[in-house]
Amino acid sequence: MKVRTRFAPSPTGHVHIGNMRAAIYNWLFARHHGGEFLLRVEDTDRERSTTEAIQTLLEAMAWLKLDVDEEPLYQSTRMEVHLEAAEQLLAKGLAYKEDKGGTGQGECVIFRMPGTDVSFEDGIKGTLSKAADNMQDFVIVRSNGTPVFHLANVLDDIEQGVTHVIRGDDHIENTYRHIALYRALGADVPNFAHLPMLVNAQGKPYSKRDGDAFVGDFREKGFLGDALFNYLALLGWSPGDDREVMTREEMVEAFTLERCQSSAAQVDLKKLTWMNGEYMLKLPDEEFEAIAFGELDRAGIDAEPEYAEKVFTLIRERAKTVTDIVPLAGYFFTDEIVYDEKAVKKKLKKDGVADTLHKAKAIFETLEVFNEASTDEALHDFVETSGLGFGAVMAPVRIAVSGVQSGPDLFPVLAVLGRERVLKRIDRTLELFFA
RNA sequence: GACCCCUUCGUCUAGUGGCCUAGGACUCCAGGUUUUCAUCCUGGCAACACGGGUUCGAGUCCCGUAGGGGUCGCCA
Repeated sequence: MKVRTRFAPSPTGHVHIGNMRAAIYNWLFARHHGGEFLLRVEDTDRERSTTEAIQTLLEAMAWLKLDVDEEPLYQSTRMEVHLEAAEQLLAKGLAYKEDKGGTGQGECVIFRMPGTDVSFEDGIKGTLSKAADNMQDFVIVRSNGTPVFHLANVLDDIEQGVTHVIRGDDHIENTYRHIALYRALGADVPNFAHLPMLVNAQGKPYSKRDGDAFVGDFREKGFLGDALFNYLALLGWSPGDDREVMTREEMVEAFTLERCQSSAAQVDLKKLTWMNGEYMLKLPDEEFEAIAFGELDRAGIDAEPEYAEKVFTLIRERAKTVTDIVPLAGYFFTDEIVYDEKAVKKKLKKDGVADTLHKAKAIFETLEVFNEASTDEALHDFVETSGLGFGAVMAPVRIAVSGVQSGPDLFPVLAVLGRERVLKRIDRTLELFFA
């Protein structure tokens, strides 16, 4: 039988990375087995389900390249089927009506647990079981006539032909009930696998206060979808060897439930950042450029394409995240550079620096051609004849043209900026700090 | 509280009874390379929760204890 897995989120606001990891594992599992990956939108909670939320969900999935094999099933379209099934359970005596707790809310439909122990083979945790005495009947249709999650979820999984239910282990208790429901409904019980939870940097479950746990936030922070996918895939699973940065194909090939961890995993932003840096480095030039232009645009920087591309090649290996780009490249695009206070204090406001800058300017002015090689040679000559150290020459020049004391190699920076900008910036520096 | 689940370096993990004086990665530290920073290279710190068994031999199997988490809704 062909493997079919699904991601069944309720579109109530943002998509949490814990949920998204479950989606990734479902996707990986389906692809590994040459099966199908489906989406079901559990949008029965009308209050909280909005079209914007559904849109956000779809965007997040597209960003992570989680392609689905069939049109999404919207649970809200299935209410009649759910209710019909409840009627049948009622007719067979497998469910009953009652004003639960005598609250006066009216009668709801309650599913009768079979009174036998339930156990199943969990794909990750092994044999799981629960004694009949510890399980109680539960509501499947509210007194207002709407179906409850348990009923709808099981019926829709049957409808979509889901063979493997891979979800968070906060669903374990539900699974015992769901299995009883499948049986009562006369349906095959699918395979279940329960993933451990993801916890925050404090080792605690993510709460509403952890504003950084939504998929969209990671995108905002400059992480690449492929990097987040890879990182999340490795949070709770490993290929069994030392590979960490892996292609989709490698992950699909290596993914098995047996290799999934059964204990909670903690999200480590530092490692995600490292991994993202690896992905940034592997980006084809055109892709990096497209991203970088987008960033400049967002920052309101109007960049001349040819010039900008040269800048990007200089800074790209230093950018660990997308959001690093503008801070790294910003000074190339304005002569009104912002000077780093510490750099100025430490390296610029020193005896002899004004003289050094004047001389450097004179050298740059007289250079026949102004490029990487010529500035390199000229400045090295200057260092030798002046008796100054490299640092005493390079640092002031760098700060004069960029405002900061670190960055790519100085000579390529000078070459890309070009003589005109370099001279103008040295003048401005002289005026601002040594006038 | 009841029931269920979980427990290897700070973090993610390898480990399926001998190959483990426990391996890799991130972080951190030191040194090297470098005009600076980043990269890169080399090295280092750092863990089997605890207690009992079983066994010639236990991180690996069993039991218990402790700690953490989940569930106990007419939410999903």
